[in-house]
Amino acid sequence: MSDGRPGNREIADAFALLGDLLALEGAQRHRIRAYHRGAERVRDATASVADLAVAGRATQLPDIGPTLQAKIVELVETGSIAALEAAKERTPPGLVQIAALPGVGPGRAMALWTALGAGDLDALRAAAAAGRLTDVPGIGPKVAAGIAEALARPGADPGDALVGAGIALPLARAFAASLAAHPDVSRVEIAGGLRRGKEDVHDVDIVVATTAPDAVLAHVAADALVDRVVASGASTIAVASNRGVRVEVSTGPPERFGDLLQHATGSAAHNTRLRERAKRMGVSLSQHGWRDDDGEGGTPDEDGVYARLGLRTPPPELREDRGEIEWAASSQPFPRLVTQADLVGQVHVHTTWSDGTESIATMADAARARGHRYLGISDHSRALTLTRGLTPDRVRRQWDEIDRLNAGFDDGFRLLKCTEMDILEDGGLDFDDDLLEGFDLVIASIHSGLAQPADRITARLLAAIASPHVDVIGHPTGRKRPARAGAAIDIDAVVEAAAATGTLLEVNGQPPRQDLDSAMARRALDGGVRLLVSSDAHSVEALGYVEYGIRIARRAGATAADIANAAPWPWTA
DNA sequence: GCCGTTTTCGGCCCGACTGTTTTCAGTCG
Repeated sequence: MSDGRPGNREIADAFALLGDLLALEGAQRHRIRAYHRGAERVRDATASVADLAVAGRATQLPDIGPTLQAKIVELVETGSIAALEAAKERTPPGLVQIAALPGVGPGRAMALWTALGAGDLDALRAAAAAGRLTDVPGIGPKVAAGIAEALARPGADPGDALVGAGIALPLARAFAASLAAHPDVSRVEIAGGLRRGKEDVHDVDIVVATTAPDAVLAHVAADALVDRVVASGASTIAVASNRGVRVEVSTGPPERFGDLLQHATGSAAHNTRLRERAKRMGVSLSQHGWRDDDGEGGTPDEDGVYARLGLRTPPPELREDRGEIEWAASSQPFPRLVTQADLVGQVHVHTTWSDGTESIATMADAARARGHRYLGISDHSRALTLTRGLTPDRVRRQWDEIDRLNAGFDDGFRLLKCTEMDILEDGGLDFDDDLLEGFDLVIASIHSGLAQPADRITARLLAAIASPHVDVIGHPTGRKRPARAGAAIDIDAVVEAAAATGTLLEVNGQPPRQDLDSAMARRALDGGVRLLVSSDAHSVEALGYVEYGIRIARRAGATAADIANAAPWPWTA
């Protein structure tokens, strides 16, 4: 990160806002999209786009042309973008929040402004309380009620609630199982963001192959998991589940299931690129199949959709319009992303020695039953008294128990002496070097002082990485949702240091953590850092949380070679 | 505003659904 220049997020936010304001003004929609695409491209970039722009090289990024580059340079040199400031003068920026309300949008937001003078959420709230919303042309009682409801909800992002994969995925599987049991259903797949491995999603998308959509949709509406029907049509239904999560089920004929699955998997940006490419080839593409001058058709399997366009099928986790379509068109095959089956063992689990619920022997049996060849026992260290963290004395007694148990395994399975050692508030380590020497593997994690400023947290991580005894940084940002957002650590500095020392960064699969997330994990891999995929299990069942870690690793583009515990023990550096 | 199997201009993905209309605009994904 360079000296005081605007960061990628600041640039992206500016372009996104300018796009939103232009949309309110009714500007040409392709111009609006150009700003929004540019914003996303900058947001995704790993290098400083401000630096690139000053060097005249930002236009090498897709979607960044001379105009956007000039505006980035202007932001660097003057601290603002004149076109954005002018747009803010013409159109109240508060309208952007109004346009983001569910069922509103740029058109209705502008109508509310011109008819009622409601330029921000507070003004809109007053107008709603006065019953004036239906005075606006194009707004009837239903839309007015929807707006009033959204305004009454507490929280800053009405209608934009995210749900973690730890909740959404089991729910999706329950719906999918119920659908699979229906006699008129021949295939069911979970699609959408969940299929793409996202750690948080807005809703659950499920696609179904059937020749009797009416019966299937009625079955969904009557499901015990359903609270109410939100929307329904001839081929799709959207329901609110009793967990509060929106679930959307789309149906299509079996012979065109591939088209439906591809469409519903997305992402929206990926699909748009794909259809633009198709159109250049003279093919119109939709969830129903393809159409060209000679006729129309469809494909039962997703591969057929891509093959028709001369493309390899990208792994769903990579379908985010980050260059995967160009990759799919090249001679270079996609990597084989890591799977759960690649994991040879786990090294971050807890037992009754600290705050786990099972003995070492029970966890070992469960790990062997999962096919693991090793299990690292990593109970907490002494500073974490709340979890009965181990003193050096208890550590040595735990080692004795591990030695005894290891002597009893006749199949080559091995328990490893590990620790999840606290990084103290001053950046010091909770155990002395001579004790650390005796562990097979040391995970260093932050559990206290999480309210410190991000640069202090980052400094503590860097201090731990610098220790020759620390092998892994555990759950690097410390997030544990919904209670705690992660620290805004300087991930670039952490990655650089970890790469220099060969320290691993953990992808903690425990659903409230999912830490690192996929964006940071991608940066780690780009920076030459390998990852540890963990369950952080405190019980037998929780060993399965590695699944969520694997999802994140895949979304980051990781192969088995990038994952430390996809290799047998002992690991080679 | 960006970009190229349409290559420096003329295009720019596609459809479902809802509510407000009275044939369609707006929103959403």
